[in-house]
Amino acid sequence: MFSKFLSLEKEKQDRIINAAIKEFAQKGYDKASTNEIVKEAGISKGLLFHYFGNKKQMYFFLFDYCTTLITDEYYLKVNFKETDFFTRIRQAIIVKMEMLGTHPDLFKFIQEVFLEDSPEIKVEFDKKKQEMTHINMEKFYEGIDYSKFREDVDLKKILKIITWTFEKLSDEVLNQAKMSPNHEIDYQKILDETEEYFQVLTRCFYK
Amino acid sequence: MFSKFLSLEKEKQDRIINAAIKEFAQKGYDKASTNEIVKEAGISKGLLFHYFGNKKQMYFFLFDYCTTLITDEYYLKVNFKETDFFTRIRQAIIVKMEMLGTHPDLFKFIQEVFLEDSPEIKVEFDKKKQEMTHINMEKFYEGIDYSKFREDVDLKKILKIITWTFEKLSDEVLNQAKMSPNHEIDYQKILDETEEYFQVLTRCFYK
DNA sequence: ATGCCATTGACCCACGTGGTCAACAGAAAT
DNA sequence: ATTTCTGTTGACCACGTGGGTCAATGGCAT
Repeated sequence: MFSKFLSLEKEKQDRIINAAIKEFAQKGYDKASTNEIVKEAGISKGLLFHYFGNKKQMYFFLFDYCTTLITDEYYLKVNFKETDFFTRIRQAIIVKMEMLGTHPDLFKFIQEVFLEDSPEIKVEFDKKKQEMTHINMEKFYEGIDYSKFREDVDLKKILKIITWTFEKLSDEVLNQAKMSPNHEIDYQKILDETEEYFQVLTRCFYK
Repeated sequence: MFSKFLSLEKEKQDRIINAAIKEFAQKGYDKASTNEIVKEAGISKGLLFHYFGNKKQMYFFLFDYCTTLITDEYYLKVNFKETDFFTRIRQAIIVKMEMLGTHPDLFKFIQEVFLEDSPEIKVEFDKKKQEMTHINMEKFYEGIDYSKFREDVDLKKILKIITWTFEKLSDEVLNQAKMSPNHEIDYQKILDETEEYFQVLTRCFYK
């Protein structure tokens, strides 16, 4: 399907992929412009359609590319023998932050995919998205030792509260970064804050 | 400024306002179409511009309209003598849910305003948004009795965790509703779940 | 010199946009 | 009965942009 594109030199592939991801991440499917993508990638319009056929197929390709990239990296760096829930979360946050540094637009892109509701692509993606979250959830919780948690409250709710807390925390930091003039993310600050919330949550939710 | 519009019969005002809110809520500022708004409102294009001058002014008007509506209702229904943090939150959730029933598109609209980053309106709204959140935060925390919380962990973090939990909870329920075929929101379920999380959080965070 | 394939970018057509304005309806005033 | 005035209409405009095409080019291998 994308053999023509895949047999390109890697540097050019990356240029195109990055340009496309950036554009889709910033504007969403409908408003993303192929003209902008080719301009940013430094190739001609015809070439882009020569490789991907049309806009929709390009979008599909990018989604696959990003998800495999992320999951591969995640599986590589996370130690699944670790049974402590908090340590598991800490690892996930670290991986996420590293990738936020190396592939800044990548997360914004998949986040955008999950918010996307353009009729063009909604139907075909809804299944994909659900499967993906399901698989990730299963993997994430695999082998966790739940015996450390206090038993006088519903465990599932505790797990949700913890997950939500760290999601919101990273949202908040990301938002602060977006507001700041240089758009720089203070990774050390995130790490520090994460540790502080760790302490609160372990003290309150562990036995 | 909008005197012409304001002296209309209320029913017509509402038709126009609702149509406009719906359109902006669904598509965001840029993609929202004045053509769609007039079609939905059952008026002519010229009339809309006769009332509001242009698209941007209409957007401003709607934002003011919505925020005053929400805050008025909130101040009316919330008892500020109540000093318990959880009860305060419960009241806020209830008000929000009631309004979600009576003005379904309203929240989506302001949420959209806060996400909006169209250059056309970004600059002028950033101040407004910040002020608004600041004021609301202050009002919300006014007079709360913090002595009930455990003292071995950082209070501010606890408050954030609690707030985040309920935000994420309502996000989740809203998302489930969007996925379901009839798009109906199960208010009783939200209330029930809210109460369950209440129990967990009070048990873990109160003395 | 020939064939081949990657690559170009001017071009196409369709669409939708915010905004305008001459025309109109009909009630009130003359 | 005629004029005035106000609220209202919707065809119309100028414009930008979009995805997608294709004849033409360039350069490499034969």
